[in-house]
Amino acid sequence: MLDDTKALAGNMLLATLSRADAALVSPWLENFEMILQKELYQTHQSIDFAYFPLGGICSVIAENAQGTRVETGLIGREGFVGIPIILFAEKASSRIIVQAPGRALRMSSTKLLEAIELSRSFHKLLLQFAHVFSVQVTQAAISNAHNTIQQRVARWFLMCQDRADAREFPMTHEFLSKMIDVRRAGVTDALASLEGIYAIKALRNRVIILDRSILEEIAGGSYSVAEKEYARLIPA
Amino acid sequence: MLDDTKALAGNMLLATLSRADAALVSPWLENFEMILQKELYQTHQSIDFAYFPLGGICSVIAENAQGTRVETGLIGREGFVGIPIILFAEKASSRIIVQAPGRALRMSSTKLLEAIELSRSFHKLLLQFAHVFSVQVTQAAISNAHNTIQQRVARWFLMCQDRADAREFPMTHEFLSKMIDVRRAGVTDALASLEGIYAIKALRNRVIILDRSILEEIAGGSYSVAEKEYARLIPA
DNA sequence: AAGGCCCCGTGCGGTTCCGTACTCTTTGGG
DNA sequence: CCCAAAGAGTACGGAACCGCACGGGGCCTT
Repeated sequence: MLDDTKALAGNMLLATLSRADAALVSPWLENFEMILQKELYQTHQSIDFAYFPLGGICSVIAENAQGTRVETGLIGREGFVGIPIILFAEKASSRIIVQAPGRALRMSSTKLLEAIELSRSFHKLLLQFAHVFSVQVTQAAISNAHNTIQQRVARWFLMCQDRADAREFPMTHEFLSKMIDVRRAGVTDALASLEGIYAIKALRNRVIILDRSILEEIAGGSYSVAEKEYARLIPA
Repeated sequence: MLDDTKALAGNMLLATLSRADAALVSPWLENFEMILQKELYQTHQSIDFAYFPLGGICSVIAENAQGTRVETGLIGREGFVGIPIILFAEKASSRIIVQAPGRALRMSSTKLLEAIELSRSFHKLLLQFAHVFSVQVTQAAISNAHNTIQQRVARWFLMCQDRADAREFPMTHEFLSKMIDVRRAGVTDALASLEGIYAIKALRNRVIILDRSILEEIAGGSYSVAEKEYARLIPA
């Protein structure tokens, strides 16, 4: 339970709420520590909570019937984790893990359903984010079909940095290779090549972004589409 | 305007409506002929109508900032075209073209927005379909990242046949190559190989599905996930 | 009947990425 | 301080696709 409405401002969706909506959801939100590697949702499992990150990054990882996994999106404090709830899907269709730790506000699924029942404006806001996220997944689909590993890595770094609010963040080659579903050695090569043109600095367990503009150039057209859609729909 | 509510039964979403919801939307629906190649939505353009197909197939084609295009999903009479409307996104994020002609019922965006305002159960149904479609896009993203052309073609045939209600449907190699964003010759090879194991018969301008079970085996795990999600959420 | 256009089969060199696997470095725990 | 484990660089043969290109065959129009 949160009596201090100012805490809402840490999440960019909650920050846009009207006074009435803020008063509605505030009592139902509680603090939650998103610990690294924590699995927020499991595929096909029922969903207990929605999470509104105040920091950190969540990886949305899809799985097919054979267990092949690919990351389809990232969610940070610009959004929320729990889209299937507001689409009345009841169960998670993707795995969601904490990729970078941080704090979040969370609300039980039942309270969230109650909230969107009581406030159409709140429901609308969350649905608009669901739309933006679907654009993100769509762009991932294009990128996976058409881009090289180097391009996909560049896109991933850009999206990651947008949510990390830092030039540097932790990451292993092994982890990234699982996210984009390629060989670990493929990631090593791509990183070495990006480092060669001074776009990044690759260190053990972490990466430093040196030049975003180079990354944007390399990423091709699959970065920025979802970002523009967010800017169009969600007030700053 | 449709006075005959029986026409609703041709679309599997409308068919599930309660008496009250059917009475609500019926007056706002009108007949529409989906002509081959017709562009229902254009990327970034505002949306005038939602379409509830009674037959035929619509291709959802995403585009990135550089104009690279990939098909991310198919919609037939099991669903509807107009997800961005009910997510309050106002504009189309993908191009949608009629891949196989058929009839549809359509409703203006403003009327649809009014309808979901008046009936929560109607909104819920459409949102559930939006969820299923997002699963479809997600599975496309996995398939694009991980599967061979042959596997992706097999998946496409299965999804196409589900909506075509026929063993045979028209298609050129060129068209399919643009849908999955590969070389035209790559499609030719994949088809020849699928024909060699008697899964399909490839003819000029059309294909005949001979053995679905072979296709399902080849498609890997990316077919059936969205289909199961549909069956779980939308009553038959 | 002829000409032209679309559809499709085929070929070739080149690139990307895969599977596998070995080595070396760095790090944290006993 | 040493050792096991994890992270990261490197290598190699093979598979999948690419871009490009040529040619043959079916189909429609004039």
